[in-house]
Amino acid sequence: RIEKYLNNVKYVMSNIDADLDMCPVCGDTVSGYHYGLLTCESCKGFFKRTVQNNKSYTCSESQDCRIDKTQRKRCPFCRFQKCLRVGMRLEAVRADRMRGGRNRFGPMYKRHRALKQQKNALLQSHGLKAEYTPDLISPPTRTPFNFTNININTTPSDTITSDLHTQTHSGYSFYQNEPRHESPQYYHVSPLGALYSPVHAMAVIGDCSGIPGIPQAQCSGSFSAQGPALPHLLVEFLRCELDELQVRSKIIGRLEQMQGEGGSGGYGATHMYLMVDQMLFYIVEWARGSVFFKELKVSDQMKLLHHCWCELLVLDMVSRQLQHGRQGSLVLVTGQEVDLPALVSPAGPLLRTLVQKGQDLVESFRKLQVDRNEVVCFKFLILFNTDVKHVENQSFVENVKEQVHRALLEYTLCAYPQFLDKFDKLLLCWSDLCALSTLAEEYLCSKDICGEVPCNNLLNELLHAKHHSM
DNA sequence: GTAGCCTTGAGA
DNA sequence: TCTCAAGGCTAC
Repeated sequence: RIEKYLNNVKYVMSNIDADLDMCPVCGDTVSGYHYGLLTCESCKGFFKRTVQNNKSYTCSESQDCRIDKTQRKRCPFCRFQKCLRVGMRLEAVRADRMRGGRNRFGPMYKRHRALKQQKNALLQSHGLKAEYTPDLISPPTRTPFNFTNININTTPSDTITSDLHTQTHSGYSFYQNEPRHESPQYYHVSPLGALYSPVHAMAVIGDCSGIPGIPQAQCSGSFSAQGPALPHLLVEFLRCELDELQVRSKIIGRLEQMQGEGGSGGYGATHMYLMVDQMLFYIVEWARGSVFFKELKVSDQMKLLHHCWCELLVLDMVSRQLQHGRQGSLVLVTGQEVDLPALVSPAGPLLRTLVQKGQDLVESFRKLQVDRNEVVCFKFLILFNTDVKHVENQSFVENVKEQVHRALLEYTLCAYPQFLDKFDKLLLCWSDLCALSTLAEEYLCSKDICGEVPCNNLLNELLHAKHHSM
């Protein structure tokens, strides 16, 4: 009886939880999970009718009509586009119209519920209110959405998918790699099906991907323009950031000065090492002025910096490529762009690997839509590394690391509710970053041993400090 | 055509 | 047995 009572409570709570949500399409009350995400009853019905009957709509305006509860009937074209954009799944509409039962979204819904509860508990524990501003997610872009301008990397299973208006009853099983006869239910699939396939769409709530540089935070979820701001700690971290343009102009000035002094001519390897040295100078300056870090004893500060300078350097490079970089080129702190093939072709195997792995990491970051706030958290996670030995105030470092973890988790859950596992994936990226940093340090050490790294500078000192401590 | 309520049925 | 996300029905 107790178990039944608890189950009832759980059921009622989950309904209350759903009731508190608003449909990401029109803002009406959510009635449950429908076709991949929490929506209202009317959008569920609308989506079903559209897909089942191969409806084709046109928009009399400019294909960016506002869709809310009162106006959702006005433009079915824009309503359907919004359904797709927020993540409703064409594949979840059954081509065989079989009733009842379950589909493979079940575990996803379950996982989403659990994470939602976790998120709410986390927000409550931080005194934040989980609020939802549904129509802020629409439209994420003014670009008209159509079937032809989507560039998808097709997978083998996509090759038999088809256009919604021609072959929606292709009979292709949603259960990938299963022949039709093995599955009791068949699903509508179109090229969009691939776009919203489990591979691409962790989306169970609104999607603001596609707006470069603008996180979901500014579109929907718990952090709205008016709602609770970023986690307090993150705001503190952002305050510690150095002004990028100022740093750039100072570094350019310093390099020009050194060039004038005859220290380095042109833009060869020496120039690069001097630039790295300058980057390190500002990394140290950032750390020394940063919250928490400045509270540590200088000896502890040095130990932490000696351990992580290269990771911070790599993160700085990667985040710059993320922000300004283009395919096939490397953007330097000075704003100059270096052609990667030209850089790599005369290079040795170590530098080639380094460049390749760097590009891979940038790509991973890009795919994950890593934003500036997450990079800032990363910097503190790197700085407060609990693996560093002989730190006097170890408990302080551990405590800060834990706080940064929490802030990052809180931020990703609230700013990117459609990427519920973003935090985990960020941590995986972090380990890739550490591996890349090890490689970079190895490269710099080899160059230092060859005498290519200019002496008496910070880069030199940090390279030596690491060696001496080992 | 819309949307609220009903029925169904696989899976927990 | 219960749950809940599918499809169905029907008043509007």
